Amino acid sequence: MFRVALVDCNSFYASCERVFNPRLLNRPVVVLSNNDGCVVALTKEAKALGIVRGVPAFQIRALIQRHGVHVLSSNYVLYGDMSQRVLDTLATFTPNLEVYSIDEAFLDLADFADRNLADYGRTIRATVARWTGLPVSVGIAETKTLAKLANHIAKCVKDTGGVFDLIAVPDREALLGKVPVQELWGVGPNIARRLQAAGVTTARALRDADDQWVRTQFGVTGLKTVHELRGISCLPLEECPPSRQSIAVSRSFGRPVTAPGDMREAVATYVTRAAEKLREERLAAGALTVHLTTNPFNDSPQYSNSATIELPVATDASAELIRQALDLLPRLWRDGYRYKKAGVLLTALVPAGEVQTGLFDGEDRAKVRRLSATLDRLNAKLGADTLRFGATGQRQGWRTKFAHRSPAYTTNWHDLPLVRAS
DNA sequence: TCTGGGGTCCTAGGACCC
DNA sequence: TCTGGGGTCCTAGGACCC
Repeated sequence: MFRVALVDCNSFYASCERVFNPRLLNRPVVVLSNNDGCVVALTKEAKALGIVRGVPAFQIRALIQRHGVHVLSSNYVLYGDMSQRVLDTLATFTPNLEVYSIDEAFLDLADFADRNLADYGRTIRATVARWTGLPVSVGIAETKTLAKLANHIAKCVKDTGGVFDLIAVPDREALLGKVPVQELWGVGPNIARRLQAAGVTTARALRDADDQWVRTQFGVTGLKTVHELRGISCLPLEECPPSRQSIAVSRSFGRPVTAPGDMREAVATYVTRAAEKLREERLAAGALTVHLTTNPFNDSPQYSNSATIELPVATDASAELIRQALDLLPRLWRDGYRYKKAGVLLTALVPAGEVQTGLFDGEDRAKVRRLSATLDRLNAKLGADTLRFGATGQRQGWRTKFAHRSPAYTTNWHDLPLVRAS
């Protein structure tokens, strides 16, 4: 019998900040997206003020002032490191787990079915809190969709203590009848609207919906959700993530870009980062797409475009990818626009060791490989971007802004928090 | 003034083939 | 008057997730 726990960190980014800055405890805290644009994480104290995830920062400026809300820029290095600590902790509880996102994982508890699973969940929660300082919620059920739902209840209902075992609930009918359909995993705003219009407003109503109707209205994805609600597992635990299909790097600019030179710097910078990701995962890219766009929220003239090049031989070399990307740019660039964002997308990914070589390939691949290895080694040792390509520019006035970024508490010796005895 | 980024899966429709 | 049927592949767009 399938038994699965979803362990999910509460307000993950904000909680990471709290671990190293106790002044944030019991206070409203928001963490902003790149460029300090939108709220992407917030504590329950911030939610109580009416702030919601996704709202632009400038729209809540007065609220922030009035209530002394603590505002932080995203610190992905910190969150990535804390995420790994949580996963290392969870791995001590079961060998079979699926890392679902930066702040959550599904744990296979099939082999623990003879235990009290809620007790086990409480042990997991207490251990993560002690070893990492982070609060988590645990939801337990027969399928992933139901575990998500159980987790939602663990988070929202106070007397659960952060752990909820749906299997042990005596009256599941009543419970599912109280869960709004839009809270379910796999039901987004669009599907929720259509379900409500059809009179399906609760998890229970969706579970009991007609299969044929669901299939024609919401496809196989919708039908899987319905079956999962009935306790029939359709979404297996993915312990070995399938190899990925694409690598993307895109950023909004700190200020509008109007000069081609700035755009070239930005695109070269994003390609560099994408190429680093490629090499970290020992992949090579067979195609590269560049896109750029103006600001859709402005009423200024709008323009966006993208172009793709298929590479003759798949590569992971920064220099070659930068050259290819910059060659695409003149096709995309139009004078007279205020560009807001650009990005690169690497696709047709293959393992770096299985690249199909080209008969007429002019590159000295062995030499390029040595260059990449040296580059990566130096930057790993001396800090990111210590050595970089001239095409990425010197002043980088377009760079994304992070005005409120916390220190790299766990990944930089100079930022190590100090505890003083007073 | 100021509105994120990175993914996946599914489906419909067109191109193309025999 | 009257113009097949079935299959694959690719792509764009929509939906979802965090």
